[in-house]
Amino acid sequence: MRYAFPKKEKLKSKKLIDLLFEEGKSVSVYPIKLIYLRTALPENVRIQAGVTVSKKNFKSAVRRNRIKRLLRESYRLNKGQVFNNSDDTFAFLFLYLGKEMPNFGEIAPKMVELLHKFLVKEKTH
RNA sequence: UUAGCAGGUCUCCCUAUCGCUUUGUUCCGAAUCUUAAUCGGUUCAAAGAGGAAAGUCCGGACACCAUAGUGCGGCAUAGCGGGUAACGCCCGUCGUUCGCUAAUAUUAGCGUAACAGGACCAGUGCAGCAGAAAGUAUGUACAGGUAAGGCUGUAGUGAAAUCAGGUAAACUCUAUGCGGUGAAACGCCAUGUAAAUCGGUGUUUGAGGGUUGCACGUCCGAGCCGAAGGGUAGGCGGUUAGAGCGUAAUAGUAAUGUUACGACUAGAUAAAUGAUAGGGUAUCUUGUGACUUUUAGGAUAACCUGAACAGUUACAAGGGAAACAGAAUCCGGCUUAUGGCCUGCUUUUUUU
RNA sequence: GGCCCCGUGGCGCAACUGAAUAGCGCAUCAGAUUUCGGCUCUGAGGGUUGCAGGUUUGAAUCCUGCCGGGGUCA
Repeated sequence: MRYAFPKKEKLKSKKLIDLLFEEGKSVSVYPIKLIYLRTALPENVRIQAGVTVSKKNFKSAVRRNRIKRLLRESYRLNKGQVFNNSDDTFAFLFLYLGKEMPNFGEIAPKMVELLHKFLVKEKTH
């Protein structure tokens, strides 16, 4: 399994994002929340993922960028979990709910836990 | 040693692994009669945030709007001279205020100092309290003076009391400048529905729009407005080499100009430039030793012992880039935020 | 990316054509009334007018620069 996270796997369609907020389900492991939806995607990939950080909690653009990079990085390194255990196509959106600056050591284990929780929830359905 | 001001300068480096974007390139596939081009994947290589990228406060470039016209309105600037593409920016200079110093009783010199610094003999307005009186003046006391009289001076209130009064960051006037809208400008391509329904209004007696704060003028002109409902919300160009940067010479008090040479691929778009691990440097903290300086005691040619603050240096241990901050069409300024280092000046404290 | 508006006691608002004690309602506190509480009545406290400069004799008000909040445009 490769750890690449190219442009095609990024969630960009405004339409899909609106749909996610309307119809998506969610799991969360504080401080990360995952909103997801089983749906068709415009590109020929299994999952499109996006990240978002509230401007209200972090006014500095530098900090918002930093958190988004950490979220992307941790997803990139751990997405193999999902690809190996599921064949459906999904749209993902990760939200950062915390109000404190995290570091990679805090984010990465939470991401692993979150993706595991997601898989368990989907299999029971 | 503390704090500040001004000027200059920098905004870590190396290795490994895993990634992102752009450009070039290798190979493979799709499509096509073939090639080129195109699309998808892939190999390798190169490049990839700032001094403020920020605030959006000024000024431009550039683009579009009818060849941007006229009148009214509106906005901005304000000694003089220069610089500049331009500016509300910068430089020089004069003046005013303030502070300091020196002599002197009003000047001179200096400054990390401040200045929106045209006009109140064009007109209009405004001035609480105090005060007799606040802009059409003139009361009291004292003194002077007249033929007579607030005719003159002083006192008193106040920021200001008849003075060509004060006030324009009051209206206003003068001079100068400004057409409007901003990359969500603008051009091209693609995708999709409903050329449907209901109501109102209009077709040369002109609805509506271009058009901007208003009016006029002018151009287009058969649709337009509302209700409920349906669809799309993608791509490409604009888009990165420039009124730019460095060095030297030269003109100028300076801002800045001129000439020569040289170097320079950031272009993202739910938004790239990152993550992890290890090491190093600048540098910081602590400890030990040596030297310098000062000082106490003893000896008295240079020496010995102890103490203190500061500095220099060597070694060891530990910490180690960490401040403000993320390009979004591009430039010139201003303002604000902020960590080092260097230079100059002012300042605080301590020791001698 | 552009444009516009607003900051006054704890909360909601006045005073914005400069004038000296910055006002009103609710809330808070104290007293009266009541067996107690509420209602009612009386009184009190609470403001560097977002911050920093400037103009002026005098600034919440005028001007400039910051800070914070909100809205709007495809």
